[in-house]
Amino acid sequence: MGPVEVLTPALEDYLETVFLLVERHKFARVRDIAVERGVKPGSVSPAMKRLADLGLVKYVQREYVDLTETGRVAARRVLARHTVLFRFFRDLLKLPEELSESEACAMEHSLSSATMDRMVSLFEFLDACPQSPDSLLARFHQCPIANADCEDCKPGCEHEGAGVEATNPLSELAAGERGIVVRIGSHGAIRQRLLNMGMLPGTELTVERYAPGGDPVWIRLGTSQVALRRHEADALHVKALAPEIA
Amino acid sequence: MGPVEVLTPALEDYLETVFLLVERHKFARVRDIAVERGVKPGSVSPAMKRLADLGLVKYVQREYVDLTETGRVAARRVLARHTVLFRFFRDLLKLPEELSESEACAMEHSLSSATMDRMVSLFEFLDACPQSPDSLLARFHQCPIANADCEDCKPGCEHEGAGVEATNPLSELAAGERGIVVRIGSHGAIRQRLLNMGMLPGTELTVERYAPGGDPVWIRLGTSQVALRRHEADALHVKALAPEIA
DNA sequence: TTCAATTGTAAGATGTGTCTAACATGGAGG
DNA sequence: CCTCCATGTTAGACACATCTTACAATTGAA
Ligand SMILES: [Mn+2]
Ligand SMILES: [Mn+2]
Ligand SMILES: [Mn+2]
Ligand SMILES: [Mn+2]
Repeated sequence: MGPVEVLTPALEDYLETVFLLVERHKFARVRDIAVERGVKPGSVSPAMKRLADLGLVKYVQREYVDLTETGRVAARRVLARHTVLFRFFRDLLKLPEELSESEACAMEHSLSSATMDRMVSLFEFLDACPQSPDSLLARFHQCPIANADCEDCKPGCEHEGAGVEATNPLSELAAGERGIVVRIGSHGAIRQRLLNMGMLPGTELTVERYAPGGDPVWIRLGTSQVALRRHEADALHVKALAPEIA
Repeated sequence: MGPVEVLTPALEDYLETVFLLVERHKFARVRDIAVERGVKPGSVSPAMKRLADLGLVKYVQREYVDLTETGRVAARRVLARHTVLFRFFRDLLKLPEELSESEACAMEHSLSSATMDRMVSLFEFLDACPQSPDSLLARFHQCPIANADCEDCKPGCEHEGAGVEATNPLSELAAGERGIVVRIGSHGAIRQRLLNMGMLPGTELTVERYAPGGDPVWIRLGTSQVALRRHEADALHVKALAPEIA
């Protein structure tokens, strides 16, 4: 097909950069755009030419770049998406500023209107809901289950003994038994590894067999099999399920 | 630089597809991969060749494609990211299944380990926290503030009169006054438009001036200016701020 | 066994986004 | 007036991801 599409991610980023530069100074120069985007000036010229062809910027070669009205609208949309994601990462998930920035800027290009809408609704709800008065997020941010540092005693969260009722470490399941992942009681590398293998809360698994001594234990996830070390299997909190009715 | 990089998004998607096909049948064929990815077979061959060069798949031309052990690990990682995002969109934000799928598959490629980790923590917290026993999400999903349908009466949420104390529609601000966006009391197209202009909760703005009759009202956001129609300005709930100390 | 349909590969083209290196332009200083 | 330097532009190269179209291999019916 022809170029029926919207802007490419790269062009959206250029547009965003131009918008911010025009806000800061009164115009944007090729040099500054290049610096801002971490790219060589030779890459910027043709990009500006394409944006100009699309009617989004006014590009006077060798002089300056400015946004058209259409361009300003498009840029604001990109920036709004960027901002929603950034706040979600930084303020809700409490990720570092830098990471939040870069990840927002990578994802903004595929964020649909509907999704942005719902994310904003979530913010509005968390702000407004009187039944979790300013505390829900605080509780999340202090919850020992959800935070690596301070393994035990954060005030304001009493999970221990509450949701943990039916939960065992995976290694308490016998060979052949099934379970559903409830949470990963571990942080850092072990957690990473478990998550990357697909051990997400809600995932169903079957214990295939234990090696003698119980150290490697083989787990079936769907049709494929993975091997867990003992300390990984201990970190994995599961709820036992009735045996499979195959 | 050389190819120090990780997999490109397209290759990750191919890998994911191969993984799923191998799970379903016992192997993957070029044809099926092409169908699954919505791409022509002629595009698949070279991609498989590249994955084979990277040691991620075993590719016997004209016969079948299978994953190597390294490939399986990489594929599971992609899939785990996909799944976390998918559940966030579908189960937490309550977006339609289809949208959740496609958006997850677009974003998975730039989801960092740290971010996935924190998203899973959020799930774990919401599941486990005894102080919001299974009800926080339910409250979000029923909250009239956060939902278009049923504008008024959802039981279990009493926002009216609670967080709304210091909030006015934007159109009650006089020219020159400043405010901070608290929420957008509107749904559908109007909301979309306001969000796309950058009117997110927390955004600071200044009322520049009203047209005679008050219909278009000009708002300053940072250094740039936008015009709002009356019904848009009415939908925008703001908290008045002290006048700017410029 | 023979041959048509199915499946896959090769080669060439297009578009995007980047780089580098060579070249152009326009002051500011001499 | 001339020359240098900062800034920009061009052109050529490369990598990726896709498409088409032409050709090859396999398979399963007739
Ligand atoms: Mn971006
Ligand atoms: Mn951005
Ligand atoms: Mn994907
Ligand atoms: Mn995916």
